[in-house]
Amino acid sequence: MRFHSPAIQYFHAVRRTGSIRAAARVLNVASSAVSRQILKLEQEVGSPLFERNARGLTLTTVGEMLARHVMNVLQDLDRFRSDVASLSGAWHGTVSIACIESLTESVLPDLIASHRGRARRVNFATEVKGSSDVLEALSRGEADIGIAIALRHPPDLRQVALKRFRLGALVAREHPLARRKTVTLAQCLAFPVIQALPELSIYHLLQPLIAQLSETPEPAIQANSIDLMRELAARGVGVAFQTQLGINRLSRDSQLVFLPLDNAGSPVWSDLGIYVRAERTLPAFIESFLQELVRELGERERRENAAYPQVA
Amino acid sequence: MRFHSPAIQYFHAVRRTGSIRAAARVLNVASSAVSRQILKLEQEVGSPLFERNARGLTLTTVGEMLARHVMNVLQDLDRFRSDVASLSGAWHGTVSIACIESLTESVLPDLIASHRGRARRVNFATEVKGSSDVLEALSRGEADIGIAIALRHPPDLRQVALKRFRLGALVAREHPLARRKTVTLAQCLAFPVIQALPELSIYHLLQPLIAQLSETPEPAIQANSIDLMRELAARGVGVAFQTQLGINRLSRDSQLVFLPLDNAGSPVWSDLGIYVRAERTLPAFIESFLQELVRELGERERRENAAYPQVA
DNA sequence: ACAGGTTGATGCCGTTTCGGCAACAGCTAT
DNA sequence: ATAGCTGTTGCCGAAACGGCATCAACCTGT
Repeated sequence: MRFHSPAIQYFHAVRRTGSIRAAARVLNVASSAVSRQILKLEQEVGSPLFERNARGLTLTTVGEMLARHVMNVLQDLDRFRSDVASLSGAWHGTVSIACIESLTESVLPDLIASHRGRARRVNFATEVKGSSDVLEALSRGEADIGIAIALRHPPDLRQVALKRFRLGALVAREHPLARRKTVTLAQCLAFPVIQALPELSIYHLLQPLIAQLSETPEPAIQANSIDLMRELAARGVGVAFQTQLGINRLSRDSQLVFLPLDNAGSPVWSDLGIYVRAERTLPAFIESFLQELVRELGERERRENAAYPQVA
Repeated sequence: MRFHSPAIQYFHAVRRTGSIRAAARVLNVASSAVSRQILKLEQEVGSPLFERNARGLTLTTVGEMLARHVMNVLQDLDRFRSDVASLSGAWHGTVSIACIESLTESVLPDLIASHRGRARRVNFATEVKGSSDVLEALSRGEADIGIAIALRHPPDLRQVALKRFRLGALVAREHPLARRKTVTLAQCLAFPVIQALPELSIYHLLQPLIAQLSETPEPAIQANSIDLMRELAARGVGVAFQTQLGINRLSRDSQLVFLPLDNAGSPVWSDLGIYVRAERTLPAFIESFLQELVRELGERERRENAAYPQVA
């Protein structure tokens, strides 16, 4: 089913690979064919689309505009194909998800397992990244759905939902803080803490608050893995910080205790955003999963914030 | 600048004209070429796109899906072209507007004149239709912006804004009702009324209210032109009904008086919606005008509803 | 019922476009 | 300097496209 001019597809491949010869290898055609199609495109647009560096090609401003158009075309073609297929009763395809680590413990595996129980021919491709990388992958068309900390997002992305979860401290059951209902940052800093590295969004959430305090935290352990931080906390090494997302199940049968964090009497929130490309209509089977994801995250938000009601 | 496969463009022309030969005439090619491209498309999709009637072609379900995709592609291509052009400082193009008659007296001419004062190379194509025809023209890609009575709109359209204007009675200055501040429907029906025909949205707004009344209105005059109704009312022929939109200026130096309508103590609203195709990103120069349109309508809504404050 | 006008589809053929091969110039890193 | 990469360009065969004439099927008006 090849509707569109080869120029479109070749351009797309060149943009992704950053090289004409590499694109030709991917496309199983001669590099000369790719080169000519690009030249033809540039002639028709009336402006160069790539800057020819010695080591490959980089998009020009006009090239980026065309890249946006081509991505819109190809993604909408995918949707059309999926629509036609589902007309024949074939509900299948691959949902590509880019998300931050917080989701991997419980939310995402639960949802995917449940969804595949009902729609066995829908496949999933997941990739865990930092928040900004999630948004970039989405912009580049390398993922269908992105879940990231809700900071400013580029205008080519659409925030489908915004859910806020309470940030808290994670300590071992035997930890002196474990008997409290809530903790303040200052109380935590009296003990060894497991600091998140700047790659993790937790760093950017806590850093401003720490800066407000007079005392500097005792440098204990730094890590860039939420999983590792959790396991360290369970072993009593120190106090870790993260959202409650996905701790529910773990804290029951493990050594971990989650303590909601209070700062100046009010909770510390971590805002989670669900994103898709703005200029795109999702295939039905992706849209369906997206709705479930939004619903489930909303459910968790409600449940977890009810478990730890806000202090007045 | 012809990026896309001829099949795409031919299909689009055939869909619009409803005939292969007519499409060929428009495209300045032989009908055989068009026929073959359509057949090729159908072979690649694996399903017929048109039903061959003796008098032309009609889209099948799959054909409509492809039509949606093709429209997305071509409209996005337009946007890309416009983006590239405005990069060279050339801010031009044509804004195609489909709207109902209420806007023609003041809102639309004012806005277009003002906009062209600032951007002289932006052209306009306006078409006045009934509400449902406005939405249809938009769905078919024959207009960029649609303004219609806000009823249920098809899912392929997006309601950019919703503004409500008060419905009222229009009478000549010498009319017995002219001295009142507001009127009820029952009071109006005591006089000869100028009834809107079902093609006008006013009919559908008033009919349910009239049905609630015990008395049936005295059949006086029926019309399907807002302009005509207004002129008739000015000549004292009867009571006309319409929104205040565009009466402001007229009522000053003419024989017309606008009386807000009250029904069971509450105003009667006419909801005006501004629509665009949902699966589309507008060219910058259209988006710019759209924002002005929304702002201006919001301004009028505020001003007019302030002039006739709601009765308690 | 019949003729005249439609409609879309097809076979034939010249033109255009596309793609593969090989060679080229330019650059980088070893 | 050599080796390896880049994108570009002639040359040529293959595939796709478009135009012309023709065909069968259908509607319409007489």
